[in-house]
Amino acid sequence: MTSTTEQPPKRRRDRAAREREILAAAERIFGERGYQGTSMDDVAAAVGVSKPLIYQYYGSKDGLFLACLARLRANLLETVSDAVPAATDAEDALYAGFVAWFQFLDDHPQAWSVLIDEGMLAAGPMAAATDEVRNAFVELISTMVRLNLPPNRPADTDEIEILAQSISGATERLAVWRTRTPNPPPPEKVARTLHELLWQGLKTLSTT
Amino acid sequence: MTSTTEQPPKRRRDRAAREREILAAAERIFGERGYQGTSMDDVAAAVGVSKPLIYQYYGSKDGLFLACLARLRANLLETVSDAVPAATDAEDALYAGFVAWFQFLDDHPQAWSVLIDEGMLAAGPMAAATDEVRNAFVELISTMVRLNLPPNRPADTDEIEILAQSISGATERLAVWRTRTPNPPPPEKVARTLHELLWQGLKTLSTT
DNA sequence: GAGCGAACTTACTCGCAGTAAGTTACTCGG
DNA sequence: CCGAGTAACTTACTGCGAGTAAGTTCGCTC
Repeated sequence: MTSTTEQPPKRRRDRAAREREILAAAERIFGERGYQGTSMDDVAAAVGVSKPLIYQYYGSKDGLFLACLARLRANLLETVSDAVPAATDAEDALYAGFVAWFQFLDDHPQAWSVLIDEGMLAAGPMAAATDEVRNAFVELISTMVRLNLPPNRPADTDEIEILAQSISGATERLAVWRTRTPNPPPPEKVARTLHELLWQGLKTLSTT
Repeated sequence: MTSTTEQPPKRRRDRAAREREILAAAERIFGERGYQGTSMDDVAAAVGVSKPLIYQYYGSKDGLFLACLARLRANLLETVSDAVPAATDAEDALYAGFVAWFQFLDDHPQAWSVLIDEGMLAAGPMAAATDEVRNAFVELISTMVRLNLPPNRPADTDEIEILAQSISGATERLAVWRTRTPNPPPPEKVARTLHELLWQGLKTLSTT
């Protein structure tokens, strides 16, 4: 039964081919189970190879993960960067960039969690708990936004959620940035700039 | 030399007191070294107690971490929520909320990393790599913003950075939210709403 | 001062990242 | 066709850290 179309029974491959094979499996498994949830033995088993081989090629678990990251990052950046100059003016460019970003992540759902999803790093109850912190703020903001809608305007649930998530996300990111920046601007300056960025838009959105 | 003010040489304490002692040490160590970087033996040693005792009281490493989280979360939420109704109108409330948020995190630097900092979960080169992905976008956005400043306006470096970080943060968060929401609105809707939220403010900021 | 429950410890298991040292298959010059 | 050299690959470990089983000691009460 050694037909000609039989898949070769796991022979040796040259290094480049094996590396690609390993990278593909790693991207898939990291995407499915997250960084913590993935063991090197899992990846090795999926490829049908022993663990030290992966260490020889990628050095460490981090190394393997970083290799996945690099590929996806390049793809994503390229997609978004390409969308921007196609637009005619700055306003369009902003919109086009957003669409490209969300579209890419829609089209590559597993790429996504490898790239950015923080939940990937802490699975289960921990992710749930940090989510709760976030949700508390999102609700707080949603309430504020809702309170300031003119009574005649029907509330678009999705829209309000989008606004609240945006604001919460921006705020959180600024906080991270401030801790990592040597001489960060004082809280008042950051708050003022953020407020100026958002307030006009909120006003417009709540009256149109 | 058994003076009356001598601290008792690590005798037994009742459960509640020990729990508080452990929680305090855990908050400090998690804050310093992050979740991954902290071992239960570290915490046990810091308190001067053996590891199983911590397991008896907190169940697991996650349990201990969640206990820290709960305390900090309550503090933070309270601080921000209190700042909001003190304001006279919606615009002020938004600003006051932002200030309270950034101020709290300034005042509790170690609380911060326990609460939200994603870097806490992946230390070292991994954090650096995901940061690079973010920075690439921040730069892209900064460039776009800068290009659209009127030539006479001097660029405020901090301000532009704040804007770029905000936009990048909002975008990232919306992406996470979309993956976790059953029927998320299509990319175009999200992009449109986000664009409407930000565009007015960007226009205003670049001309004033 | 005997007994009893709460506080606490010693001494493990198990899973997984990482490694040392060796073995097998391909290949190329003769 | 053959032997040497090297790239591909494996077996069999170490070490560390989370989590646990099974006790042991302290302090209080009757």
